[in-house]
Amino acid sequence: MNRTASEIELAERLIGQRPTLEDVARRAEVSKSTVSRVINGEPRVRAAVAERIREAVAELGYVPNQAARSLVTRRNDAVAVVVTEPQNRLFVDPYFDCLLRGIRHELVQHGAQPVLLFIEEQEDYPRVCNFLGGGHVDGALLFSLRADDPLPDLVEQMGLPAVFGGRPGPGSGQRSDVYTYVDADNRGGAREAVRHLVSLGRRRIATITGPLDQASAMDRLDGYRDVLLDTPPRLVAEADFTLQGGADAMALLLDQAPDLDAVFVASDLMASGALRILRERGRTVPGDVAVVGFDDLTPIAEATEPPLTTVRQDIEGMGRLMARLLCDRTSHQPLRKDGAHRLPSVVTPTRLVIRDSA
Amino acid sequence: MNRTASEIELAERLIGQRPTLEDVARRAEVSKSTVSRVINGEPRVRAAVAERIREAVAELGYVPNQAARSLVTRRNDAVAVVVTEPQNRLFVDPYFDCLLRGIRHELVQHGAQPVLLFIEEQEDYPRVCNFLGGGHVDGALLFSLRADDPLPDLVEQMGLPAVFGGRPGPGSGQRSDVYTYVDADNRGGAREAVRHLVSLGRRRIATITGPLDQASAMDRLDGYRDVLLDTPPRLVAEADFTLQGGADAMALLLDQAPDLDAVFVASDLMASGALRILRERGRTVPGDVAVVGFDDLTPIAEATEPPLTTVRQDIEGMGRLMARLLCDRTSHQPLRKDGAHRLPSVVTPTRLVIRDSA
DNA sequence: CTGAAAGCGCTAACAC
DNA sequence: GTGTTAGCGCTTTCAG
Repeated sequence: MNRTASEIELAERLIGQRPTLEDVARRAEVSKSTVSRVINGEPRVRAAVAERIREAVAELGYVPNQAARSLVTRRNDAVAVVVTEPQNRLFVDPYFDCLLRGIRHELVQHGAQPVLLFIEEQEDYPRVCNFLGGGHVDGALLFSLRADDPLPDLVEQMGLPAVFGGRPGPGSGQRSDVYTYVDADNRGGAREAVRHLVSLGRRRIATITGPLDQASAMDRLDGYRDVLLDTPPRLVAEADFTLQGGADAMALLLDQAPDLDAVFVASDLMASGALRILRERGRTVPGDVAVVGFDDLTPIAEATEPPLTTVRQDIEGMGRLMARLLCDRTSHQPLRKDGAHRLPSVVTPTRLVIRDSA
Repeated sequence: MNRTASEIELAERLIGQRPTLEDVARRAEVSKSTVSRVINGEPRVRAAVAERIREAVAELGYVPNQAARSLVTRRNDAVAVVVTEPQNRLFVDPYFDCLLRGIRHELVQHGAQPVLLFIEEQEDYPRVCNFLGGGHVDGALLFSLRADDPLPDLVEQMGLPAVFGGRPGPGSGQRSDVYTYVDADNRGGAREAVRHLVSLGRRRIATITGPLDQASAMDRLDGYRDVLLDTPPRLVAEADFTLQGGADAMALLLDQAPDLDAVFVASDLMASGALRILRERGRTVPGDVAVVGFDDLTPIAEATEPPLTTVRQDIEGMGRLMARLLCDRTSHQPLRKDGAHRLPSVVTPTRLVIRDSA
């Protein structure tokens, strides 16, 4: 005996459960397999039947249970984007906006849902790892890793396919070959920036770095030092990639080395902070002090006064690339712990964009 | 015959699969049930056995498969935070930073992993809905909904517990009682702001609104109108809650009504844009034009020149409250479609904070 | 205290 | 084309 639509719906209401494949099958008077086929877009189902099933799905408001599905398919068309960063930096830095735009664009093209996870404190690691390892996602994109971050190892150990944004690990680059990452040519870009300053006849070239436990920050400093051997420590100030940090560092540099005539700043956001201080202290740019940034985040670099000469890296493109690498890695085969499917890392070029600040 | 550790690990390497409960059980020479008990922290397991199991877990690098678990428990200790917003707004507005801080804080306290999802285009809805309905999360927190947003209905229809940030639906407030939401007293706050302006003796009070298809924007405009009946249209400019939008709207207002002597701006971010234009046009604040904002985002409101008089809403607290409401709703019972477990909505008070701009 | 067995909702051979 | 069957990895009665 077939139950009528209203009877079924009534029953559901009472039980308070979401409809399952079986409910849909019963309602459309077919088997679960056939429903499954329709849901997954397999072609060989009679049109009339398919239609009946689609109706049933709509009427019941059926949504497939991904947990059950992924239990058998080992896929769930979602990838995690993990950012290890105090949130307040994330939400104020257009860098991430750009990066995420690229990632999102590519991921949805592959039919994957991006899910964003934050790690802010030490206690977050176990929870996030459980999520990552729990089979919610097919892979992970990871960012802003500090030298001592446990995440790369944890993720690799779980066998979860991952691509890193920026070379993980300490600046010196050991271990790097173990992971797949996408990074800009930070060192080369920094060299170009500093050489430009030198070619302008600047002699006392200072630098504001990012947090030196991050590879990108270290690499940019290395590039600076490649050109300027034996830089006195008072020309180097470490900051934190924030606007305020850049401002503070600039103030410090001005105190330590009042005679500086140029500064290479490791990010545009910090550079805009530095410009503010220079202005406050009555130094003209580029007259008294030439300034070069890093990133070429157009909304910042073009809006500063004067517009910023900076090292361009294609952030959005890097995001897209990361996503593509990950999708390549996940869609191929069941992953193997031995890393046989590891993809090569990519270092993307940078380019000096000359505006008015240097 | 028991396989040795290295044999097992070797096998895993070859098969390339993550270890399961069964693997752990075999290694610890107990049954799956017992392992499960230890994993879930049930007390009645002999200490020695528990210890052996924990060792096996560690050695194998076992992480429970959440998909399998949630299939039976109907829980997965994760909740979605869904933001319907062009990303570039999100990542530049400290409002979300604040909100998410509150949410995060409360959620992790309840042992739930927050996962962030963005909706930027129409095409994102089906994918996000599948994720939400797919059993990845126990509930959802939803934001920035436009009047015609299909999400509230979709989510409600899936029977997924949800709490909304800001009253969903059109400004007039129909349907509102169907959903659980947390909102500030936008209308009351706006009234207070405008009354303050009036009490200062201002006569031509303009307003810059948010997108009027959002309830919060509409409510603030309603509050403005409550005090200033029959405002001429040229004193009202609609913007989009961005800094640039606020600036543009201010310019427009100055063109339309050069004699204005005050402006109530529906967000601090927009207010800071408006202040920039006023300065550029040579109007003093509060001398020529008094300005009141909305939000009291301290980093903005205190940094403007002059510091901003504004309507304070406890954004972080609202985030916390939303999370708490959701957790209350999910942790109680298996949810029922008929809404028997719906929790009441909450409207939190606002308060005028007087600084220098009015 | 511990184990055996029955599914959770779905897909994937394999029959028909 | 469509149905049947056997699990995916886990929790959870229910025995012992």
